[in-house]
Amino acid sequence: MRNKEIAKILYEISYYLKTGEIDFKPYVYNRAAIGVEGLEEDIENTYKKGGIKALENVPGVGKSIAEKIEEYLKTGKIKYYEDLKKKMPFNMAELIAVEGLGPKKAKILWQKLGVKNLRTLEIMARNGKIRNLPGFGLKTEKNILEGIAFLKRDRGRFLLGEIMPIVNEVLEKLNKLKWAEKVSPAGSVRRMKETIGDVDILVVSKDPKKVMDFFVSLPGVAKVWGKGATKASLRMRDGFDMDLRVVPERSYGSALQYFTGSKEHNIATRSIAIEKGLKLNEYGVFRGAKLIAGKTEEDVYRAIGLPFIPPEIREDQGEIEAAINGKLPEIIDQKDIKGDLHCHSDWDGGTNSIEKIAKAAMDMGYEYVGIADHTKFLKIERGLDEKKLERRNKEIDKLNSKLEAQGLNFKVLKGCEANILNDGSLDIENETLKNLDFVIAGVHSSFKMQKGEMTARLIKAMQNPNVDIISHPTGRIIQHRDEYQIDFDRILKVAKETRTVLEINSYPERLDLKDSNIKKAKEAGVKMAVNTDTHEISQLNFMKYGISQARRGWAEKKDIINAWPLKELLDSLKK
DNA sequence: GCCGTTTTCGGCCCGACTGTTTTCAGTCG
Repeated sequence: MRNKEIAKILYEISYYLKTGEIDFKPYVYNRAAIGVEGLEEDIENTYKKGGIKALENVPGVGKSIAEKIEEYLKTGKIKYYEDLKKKMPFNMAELIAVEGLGPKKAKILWQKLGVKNLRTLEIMARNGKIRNLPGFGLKTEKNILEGIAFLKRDRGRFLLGEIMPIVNEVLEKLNKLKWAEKVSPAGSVRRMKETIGDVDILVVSKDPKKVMDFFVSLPGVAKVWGKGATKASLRMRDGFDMDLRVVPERSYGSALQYFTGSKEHNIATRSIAIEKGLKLNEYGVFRGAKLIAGKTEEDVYRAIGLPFIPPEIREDQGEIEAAINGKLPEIIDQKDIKGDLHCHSDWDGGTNSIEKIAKAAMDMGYEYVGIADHTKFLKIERGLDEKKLERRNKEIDKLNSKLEAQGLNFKVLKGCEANILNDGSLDIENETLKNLDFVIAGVHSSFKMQKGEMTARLIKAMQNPNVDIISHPTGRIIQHRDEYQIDFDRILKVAKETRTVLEINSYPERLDLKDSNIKKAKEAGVKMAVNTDTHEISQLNFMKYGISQARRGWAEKKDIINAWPLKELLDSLKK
């Protein structure tokens, strides 16, 4: 699958073009990038089947961009892009990842100070060179340094949602291999951490060499770091490393337990083994020299007197104690989810019609789907005003009648995602909100408010009797923007009092609430909803990332309102 | 450079906010 790779280049061309004076052209490349990225089929396949004409059918791609994609698929290069890079030889993607820096400022930094990457940017900022540039100042310099510090914190890590599709492709291929008897991801991928350093894969095989040969020759491999009898390590074209280990059947469970981690969890499980006079390592559980368990993880945990602990909560954050005391939570599973309450339709900035979203949600096995279009403050997302929202409601009513007439037990819920303005009021009339099945409210502006103000802003929104759910409650964008300043304990208290639900947003770069906040919310008795924030129906699949996050936060079915049947869900809302 | 119940040219990408300025450019959602 090379869609992401090509989309990345198109985005980058768009950034380079933004440094110039030409209107609209950057926007066009941006649209084409989105089109390629959102494509379900592998674009290489599209091209093989239908040639350049098929490429032109990709949304946002016309003749000229189709030719460039063809050039890339054929030669691995796009001359137009290479020329832009030659003209502006600085690491665009790296520089504009700094919050507050865009293409134009990046270009100025390169022209005036020779800034090429984060490293030289940091040197210039530290030496006070940036404050004197035209259009820059002391504050910008300070913001740049803060932005760099933020990026550095988890540099070299990748978003789970970015890596997972590639890993799944590899797993699928390994699974089809006849020499691979068992295949499983391990490490942070298996624990579904929000960011991943490198990918670990475990395989049981009687013919490790064949598996290794296959592994290092996978498409998408950029470099092989090493290849031995039981372990191979490589770098993928997408920039992350992948390790594969082959283990014998008898120690598959213990190896999986060992390589899944976390390190802290393993230290704790090993000391429990020691207390019981046993030894636990990647080869098995031993009494003296005798192997007593190792084939499956269940066997391993049982041998040291514990029930199976789900990978997502293996962080030594209380799961061991809970397991010992028989108090492990029955954490939520994707199959528990009965609907998705945060989907954007083509009434606002979304891509698909409400009917198409409903069909896709039915295919997911859901009983209901909530349409939560943006309201009017968000102009770029074509937010709806009161009148338009009423018209949209009528369309949903009509669709529901149609579904009922077809004998389908599925319901489309009328909702919106209103904007919480700086004073905590909403950008849409309460009278209009009363006509909806549910109301989501979220912060989409002024993220840098003081803690007290921001907390008050959210509290006022939660106190609105029409607001049922707060979307992406802390506003973080992973690896890009920190959470905004809020007193989370107070937010939880008010959420509990006002029966306001907090969202677990499944977007890979959001995953907001994060795991530790989910745990806090659960302990405070605050209910949550796992939503995808879908803007295009393929994103309904983001649900798995939100669910993993919920699992990492120990959430159970009773904590997650969209794991409840429709009637129970509707009864639980404020009105 | 793409697209078309506005159809082969002329629209498209809006407005708040920040930090720089002293009227505005750049960034962000």
